[in-house]
Amino acid sequence: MSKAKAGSADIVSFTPDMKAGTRELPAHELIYRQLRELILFGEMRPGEAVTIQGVCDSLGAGMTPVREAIRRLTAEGALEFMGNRRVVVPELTVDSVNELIFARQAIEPQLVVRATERMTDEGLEELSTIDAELDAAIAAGDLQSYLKQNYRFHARLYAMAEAPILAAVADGLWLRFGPSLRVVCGRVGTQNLPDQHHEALAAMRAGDAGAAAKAMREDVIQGMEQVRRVLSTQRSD
Amino acid sequence: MSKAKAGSADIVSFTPDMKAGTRELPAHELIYRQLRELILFGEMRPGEAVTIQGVCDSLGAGMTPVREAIRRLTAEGALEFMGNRRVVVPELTVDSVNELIFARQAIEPQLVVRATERMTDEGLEELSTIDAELDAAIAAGDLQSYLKQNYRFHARLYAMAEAPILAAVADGLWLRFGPSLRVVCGRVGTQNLPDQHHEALAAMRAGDAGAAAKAMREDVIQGMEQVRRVLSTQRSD
DNA sequence: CAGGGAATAATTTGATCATATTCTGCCGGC
DNA sequence: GCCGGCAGAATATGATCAAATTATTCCCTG
Repeated sequence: MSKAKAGSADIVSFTPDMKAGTRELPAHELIYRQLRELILFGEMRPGEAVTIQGVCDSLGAGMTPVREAIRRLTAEGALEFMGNRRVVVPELTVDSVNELIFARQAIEPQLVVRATERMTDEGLEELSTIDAELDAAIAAGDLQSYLKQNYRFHARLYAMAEAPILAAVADGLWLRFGPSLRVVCGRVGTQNLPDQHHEALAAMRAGDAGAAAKAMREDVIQGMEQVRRVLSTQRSD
Repeated sequence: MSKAKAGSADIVSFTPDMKAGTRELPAHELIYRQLRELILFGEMRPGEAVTIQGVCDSLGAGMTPVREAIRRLTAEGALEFMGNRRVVVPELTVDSVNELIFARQAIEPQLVVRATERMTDEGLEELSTIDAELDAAIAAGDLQSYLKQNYRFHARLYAMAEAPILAAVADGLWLRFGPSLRVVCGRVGTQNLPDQHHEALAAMRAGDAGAAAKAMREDVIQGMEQVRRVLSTQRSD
């Protein structure tokens, strides 16, 4: 059975001590998360082509895990499968934004209602912490941090709703507009961003699920409207 | 910037017959579709374990395409990744059904509204044809055909809405309850299944988007309520 | 004689497979 | 009853083949 496959058989002996602790997550999972973050926080521009071998090089990974990660991201809508075998970061159109507005305002308030019903003191504290960091990012004009904290705020809220399917849907929607958020925010400036998080937090603290849902709905709509506004003034070059 | 060197469908002066006609899809795409159908129409039971090598054997494919297909389906929620590297067809819980009810009744009426606004005569005819086959399947008690035609009806409708994101979300939801539909229908019998498709078709024919949406909403709710009823009486596990 | 278009050649990239390696769960021996 | 080997399955790599895009060159036309 053993082949006379000459060559690369000896590089394998490079095993420091990975056996002990670092072996927690499979490689494709790590690649997936890294790529997801890159996409979500706008480090890959909309329209940019994503090649398998390019990712292999830049992340220093094998081909199979990268393939799986890309496949997974395309299934989630974070990447788009353009015709032949070209994969790109999707560019938002006005139509897409309209769909996203509808879907988000339909789903997310419900998640907030459920999260409010299940809210704990620790949860409130965690959300407040994130929101404080978000405010700090806005004050500092730190776009990168703003995007991350804003996402974290919503993601934590989804998780607290204990509705895995709805949370997955909402999360998937986020992946679709994440890449363009950076472009939009860069154009609008962090100062003018909507932030209904304080209202939502106050309502959740008071246990008023309806008010929390309303605040979140407005946060969503305002944010997405801003995206739509930028997109519709930005003629395709 | 120019979006297309794409297209130009027919520069086939050389390679006359092979290239133009049979568009050979990549293997992983084929595997994905086959697996998706198997899951969607209940040919894999909820709770059943899906092993890579098992799929390799049963579909006679290599390992890499199967891996990608499975990864994609897990990303869509059609398969579930259970802790260890075990992948199973998810079993619906009452909580999941409640989430699905909410999500579907939030999304699908909007798709129907959009489809109605864009409806053409050919579209109406196509939907009527599918619905007739659906009725025939119900009359014949052909569960397999019922499931397929029912899905086709909805899927075609989604496509006509020209809302790719909403359609993708709705399609993803369908994948989550598809496997359990067969179990439920097997228990309830095809006769008692809800069918608001006639009302929806009539409303679409009349161009009454609101009425069409209402009919679809009732179809969705009735169907999912039936699933919930069966699940909540089925305590045996 | 020069410029443009098309066909071909070459490089780049994607798809698939065979194979090695690791991990998990199980079974038998002590 | 516990520990260690064994088998099966999944992860991951590299090689290899096919397809496509790009670039170059040649020929035709103005």
